[in-house]
Amino acid sequence: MQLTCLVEHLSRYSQLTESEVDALNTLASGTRVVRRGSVIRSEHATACDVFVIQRGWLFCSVSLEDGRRQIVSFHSRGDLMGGDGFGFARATGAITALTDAEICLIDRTAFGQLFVVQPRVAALLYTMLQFERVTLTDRLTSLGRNSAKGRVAALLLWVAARLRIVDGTVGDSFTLPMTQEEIGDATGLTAVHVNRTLRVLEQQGLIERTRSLLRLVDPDGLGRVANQPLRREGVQGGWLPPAGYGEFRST
Amino acid sequence: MQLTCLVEHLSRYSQLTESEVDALNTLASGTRVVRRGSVIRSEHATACDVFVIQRGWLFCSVSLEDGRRQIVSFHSRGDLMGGDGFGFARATGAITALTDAEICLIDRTAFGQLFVVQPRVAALLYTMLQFERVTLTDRLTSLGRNSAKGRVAALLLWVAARLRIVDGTVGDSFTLPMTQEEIGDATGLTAVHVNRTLRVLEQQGLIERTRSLLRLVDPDGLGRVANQPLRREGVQGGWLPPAGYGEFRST
DNA sequence: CGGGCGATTGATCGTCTTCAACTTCGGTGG
DNA sequence: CCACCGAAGTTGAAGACGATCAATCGCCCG
Repeated sequence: MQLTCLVEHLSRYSQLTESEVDALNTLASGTRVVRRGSVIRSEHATACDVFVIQRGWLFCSVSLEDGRRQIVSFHSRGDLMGGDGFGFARATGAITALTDAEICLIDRTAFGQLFVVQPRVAALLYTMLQFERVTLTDRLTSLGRNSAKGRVAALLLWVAARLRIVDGTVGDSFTLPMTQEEIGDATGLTAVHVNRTLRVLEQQGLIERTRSLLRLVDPDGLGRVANQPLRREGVQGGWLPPAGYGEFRST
Repeated sequence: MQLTCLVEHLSRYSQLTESEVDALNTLASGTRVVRRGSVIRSEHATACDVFVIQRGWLFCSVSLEDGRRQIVSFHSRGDLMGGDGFGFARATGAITALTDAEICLIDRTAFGQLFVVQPRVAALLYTMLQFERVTLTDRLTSLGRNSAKGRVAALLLWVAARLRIVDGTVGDSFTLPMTQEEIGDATGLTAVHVNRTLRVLEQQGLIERTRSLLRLVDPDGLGRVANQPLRREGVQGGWLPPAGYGEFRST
């Protein structure tokens, strides 16, 4: 079975050897298609497979007693999800399909074996998790210190950047995969206020909206409003162990 | 050289073999003592060692153009810091000493080799990073959906829990390691409002303050205000690779 | 054509910020 | 030993920003 979505993702950061690709492919244990809105893993599920997104968008959210929720992260092609299951008996949040999507399930034990067989890939996965952690710190900063305008602008820019990683041809116009309510749940605002904020951004000539299409008219200005640090991800030399160990060991 | 702080920390989650402990000890490349307020790594440093906290508290923060800042995380004994250096050429935030502290420096290359030599330890480190990620999502939820009261209560409870992990004898009374301004920077509030919020919590009989000592009078009530999910960390069986591989391989 | 979800708009209210002054505490030097 | 100093904590008043409640519109889909 193939696990092209993960192979493709890791390859962005370091060229993989043939044996590393083979090892990654052995992880796949099936695929699953999900419809927009369907809950892939409920918030207090007691066990769940790890999986990689093949196509579409998912989000991870936490619910409060009063019914409100916080969307903690959005994910798309190549993202590894469900990793909290390694360290918690219960899920730490719900995983829901933001759009129709397809996921590749991963065998948990095989994932553990990967650390033995392909230490360099394990180190890459560790680095990917660092990326995710930093994304969270940036969103935390946005929620803690930014106005509504800044928070929404940061989210729009983040989505654009994420779309471009998967598909290099994406320009400044694209369809936002989330509703205004979902933007609100992610930015800690109400749907009503997200609406007003988008309007303000539009009136200031920063964005344009036609139907469901969004255009970033002035990305730089938007960036100034978003107040987010620019980060350039890239595995740093001098820490990844050398490739090739996997050749000599069997699972 | 010894790296007891990290060994002790990992041992909380899984018994380490002798060879695993040895491998961890080879990571240490020196210690450093820092005074309260000193910046261990500036925000845009271009390279920095990884290190483990031996004693005291540190925090990680991001600054905005206008001079305000967001404290992204607090750390104490056993925490591995500087891991963003694996995936970013520039630091993703400043690391500052909250109290006088002592840190153990770790050799970067040796850390990478650890993935080869001790895959099970690498998997443990991966799990620790998952813990850290989940801590961030919980703080994100707190900032996004909680009132000032809830945010401050959550922080107080988190500090208490963290103190107890390191020192099991800590009860409901302890000295808060951070100032009200620092609490504000962490919760996305102003120092002024943190002050009023603490007063409210006190008037409602949830906490007591005498000098710099804080007492959690009603931890359950505080928990209800904090609105945070209870999480029980613990490495899940069935994913860690077996111990012992390190015996047969040299660095 | 009807139903429903998502988007939109207005009015009012509450929370938190801002600015400014003042106090308390711990430390340091005369 | 006391005077002074700076950092942290405390308090008040006014105002901004976003929440809340409620109503309406528009569009997609069955």
